[in-house]
Amino acid sequence: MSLAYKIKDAAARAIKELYTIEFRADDITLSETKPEFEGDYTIVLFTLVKQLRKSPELLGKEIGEQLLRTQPGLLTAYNVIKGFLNLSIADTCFINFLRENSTKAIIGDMASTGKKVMVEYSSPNTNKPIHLGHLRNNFLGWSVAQILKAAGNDVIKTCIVNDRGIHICKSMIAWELFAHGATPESTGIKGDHFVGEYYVKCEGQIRQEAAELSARVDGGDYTAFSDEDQEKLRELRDLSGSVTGATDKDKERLKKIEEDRKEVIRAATPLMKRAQQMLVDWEAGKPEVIELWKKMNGWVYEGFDVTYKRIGSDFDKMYYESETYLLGKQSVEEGLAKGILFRKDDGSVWIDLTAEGLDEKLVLRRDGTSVYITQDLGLAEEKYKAFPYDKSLYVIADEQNYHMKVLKLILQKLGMPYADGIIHLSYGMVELPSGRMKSREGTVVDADDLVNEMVNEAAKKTSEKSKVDEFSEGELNELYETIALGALKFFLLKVDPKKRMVFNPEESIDFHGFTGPFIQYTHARLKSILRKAESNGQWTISNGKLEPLEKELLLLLEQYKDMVQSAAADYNPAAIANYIYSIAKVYNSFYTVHSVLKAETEEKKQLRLALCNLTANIIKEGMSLLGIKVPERM
RNA sequence: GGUCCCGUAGUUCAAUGGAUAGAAUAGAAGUUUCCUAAACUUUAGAUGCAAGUUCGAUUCUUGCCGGGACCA
Repeated sequence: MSLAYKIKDAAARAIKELYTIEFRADDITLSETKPEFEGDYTIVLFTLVKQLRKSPELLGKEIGEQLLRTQPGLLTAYNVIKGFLNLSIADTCFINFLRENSTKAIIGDMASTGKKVMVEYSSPNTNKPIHLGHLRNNFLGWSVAQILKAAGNDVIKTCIVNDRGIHICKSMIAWELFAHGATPESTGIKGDHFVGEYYVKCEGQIRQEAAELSARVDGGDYTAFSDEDQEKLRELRDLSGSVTGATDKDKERLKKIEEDRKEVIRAATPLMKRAQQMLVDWEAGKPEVIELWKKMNGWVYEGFDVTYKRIGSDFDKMYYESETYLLGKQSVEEGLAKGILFRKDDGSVWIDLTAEGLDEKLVLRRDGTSVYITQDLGLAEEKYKAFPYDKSLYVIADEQNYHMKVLKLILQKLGMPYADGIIHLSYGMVELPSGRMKSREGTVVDADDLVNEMVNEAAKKTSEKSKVDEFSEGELNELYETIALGALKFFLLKVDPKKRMVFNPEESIDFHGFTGPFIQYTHARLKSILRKAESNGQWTISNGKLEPLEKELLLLLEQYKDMVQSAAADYNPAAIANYIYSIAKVYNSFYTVHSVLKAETEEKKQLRLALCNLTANIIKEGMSLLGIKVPERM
């Protein structure tokens, strides 16, 4: 039981005894005492004032006295200021905590919750390499899974690969047209980048063809279009002529018309038509198309493997859209039978979510083909069959909030037993100072490039500092990777997942202050002391008065398990990141004020060595929950 | 048109309805015969606006302003 909980529990019992009312530990508002006041933990009394009709000062005094009487081993003093009851914890409590944990390799040995949790994350497309946005997703997903594991859950990590569809066909078409048999091997380009380049080439070609078509349309030549499209284009032309463009609303309407027009023209370009035909051929299982598809996806996977390995992403089970895209139609049939879904006159199937404050949502097209939500219904079923979970997390950007809400609602309406366990771990997009990353404008920050850049930076910084002269080249390279990825992961994880964040390529690569390398450096310092102490890892810890900074550090360290629990409950790695940072910060202050190896007495040296060991262990373990390694020296 | 999210130091981020709103960075001034200065210390600087609920609001409610996402 944590100290914080012990205090809450004792306070609740004290209140029960004093005032003979029902009171639970969770009803106590407890916080750390602000540094300007005497004490360690503070009970906020205002909440009790109304209920008990006593002044906060009197309540504080009565509860404080009662607590001192009943908890002599836990508390040594109290004071009441305004409505706050400040409590001082006995040094021996911290020393006992240190004694019990200083030599453990693993601090977080939480009891099993017996709960099964599935975490789906990463979910790449096979037509482009991984970028900065994916990195936030990967780091978050991996870390949340790790935190949930640490909190005692049975966790399985999954990934759904978007390996089919029109975008893949674009890469394939472009490769056929422009590659002349080139391969990643023959060009020396990483597979995912290689395939991505052909996707870009295809888009470029389509744009060019669209521009030519557009010019012909402007000149009144509609011959490239089907009758239906011709009619639509003329309609759009008439529509735009009727809008003046004077007001903001009008401008928006014009923009929309222009987009619709572009879309019609794009779809009519020869290359787009070829891609569409290829998709049809793929679905029909045409052998040469399937073979090309397999070959190119294979290149992409080779590239992904390298990146995933480097950034530390891994999965227990992979799902491929090519295998799941036909699923879900059965769920639609069931929904129709149950009267939850309805069929419109044109044959398309919908669900009415207006009662839930949403719209009507299409779940099956009139030609009977799936939309995204259809396959997601099917995949949810598949996942539950494979791993009957209590909770299923989807780590997906917040632009999909609506989609995920609808998915959960439909499954709930269908009465699926797993529906309530579906949780959308929605995270904000990573933006650049100039705004959202756009592949069309070439502002996407590539993951491989970014990691390489950071490794170079880490190498530069390390050679300046140079505490690792005896390292071999291999050890050095490993250290650079550790520091670079530590900086990157910490940067992306320290922010509340729900919030959007800004990544400034120039400024965000920082190794000072609230960063991963700061914490790694602190760990290396700790380890340096422990090496020099040449101890056997066993220390004799005697009772005595703690220095304020020792106490402050122990107070934080003691909260470790509570922090993991609450980070798990909130699915929030940022809580761990902030917590570990505060430990490193306090430790560094302690480090400059007090010497460990040259402590005033042998007793203090022993205690401080144990404290160093515990601090190092918790930093290491906490950082491992974020997927960040900490070096022994740097 | 509808739904949802976000506005905190110059900048990037914190703050279960609780005390004088914390950090980092950029700025200013310092610390190294002593365990790793990627560190430490000092200093200056912020809750978009207006109401409401409350003993107490960055947090909850409403309106406005500004930014973003999604649905049709």
